[in-house]
Amino acid sequence: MTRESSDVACDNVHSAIQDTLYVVNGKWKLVILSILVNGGIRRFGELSRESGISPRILSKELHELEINQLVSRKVCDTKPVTVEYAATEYAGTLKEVIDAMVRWGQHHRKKITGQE
Amino acid sequence: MTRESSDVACDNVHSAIQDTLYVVNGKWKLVILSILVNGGIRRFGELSRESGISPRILSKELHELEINQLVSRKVCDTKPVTVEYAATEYAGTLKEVIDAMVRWGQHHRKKITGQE
DNA sequence: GTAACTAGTTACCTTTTGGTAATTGGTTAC
DNA sequence: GTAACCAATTACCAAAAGGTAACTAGTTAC
Repeated sequence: MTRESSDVACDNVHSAIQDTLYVVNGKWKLVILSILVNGGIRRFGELSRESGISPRILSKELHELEINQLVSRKVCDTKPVTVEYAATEYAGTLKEVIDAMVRWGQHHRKKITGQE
Repeated sequence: MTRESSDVACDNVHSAIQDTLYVVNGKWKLVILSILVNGGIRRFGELSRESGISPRILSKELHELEINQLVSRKVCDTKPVTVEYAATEYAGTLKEVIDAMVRWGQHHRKKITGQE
């Protein structure tokens, strides 16, 4: 591989990672997505309790995920009104990333707790 | 799957993702790791130029990666002194995560630029 | 001495992130 | 009317993240 093509390839790799980080940035987005991608539909309150995210943050994160077409929001005609959040089909393409991070986290925890 | 085992599994998944995020948090760590894991050894200045990270931030990030045993630092007896950074063997276990994020970023960019 | 190269460090600042607590607004049950 | 449930939203605050510019310190070449 020539030096030039290597540089270009590297640049693609860097910006690709940064593009991904831009969409799933922060402490909570991948946690929310893992719940919805692997666990299916959740209501707002369920998500908040299950993840431990406060309503303010959860609302903001869900909105951002919705903008990026990773989460769908459905208002249900119940009394009182409930809202269902679900991973979109497109969010399914993130499953590889989510699963890789889950596996590595489990692996890392074993390493750390085994050592200390 | 029972409700209880599902909850436990979910909790493991959430904390596994958070464990991973704790180690590779921020805007730059995965970018640095992708350079070192896929591209081999780099000196401080090379890394800074190649990634576009300012010395202050790069120094901080490398230090944190070193603490988590993902990066090794080797001072070379050259004039002037140079320092070589390399991904550790342990960092290789993150390759799955890095590659998944690179692939998704490329996929996502195609989707976005294709649509708009 | 001066410039240039290496690898950082320091001071300073702005922006972003994330958190708590209280509140809104609509509906139902008592 | 009052309490309770749902889904947020608002105001306020603290900490972290990240950036720029200038500077340190050691060595070499001129």
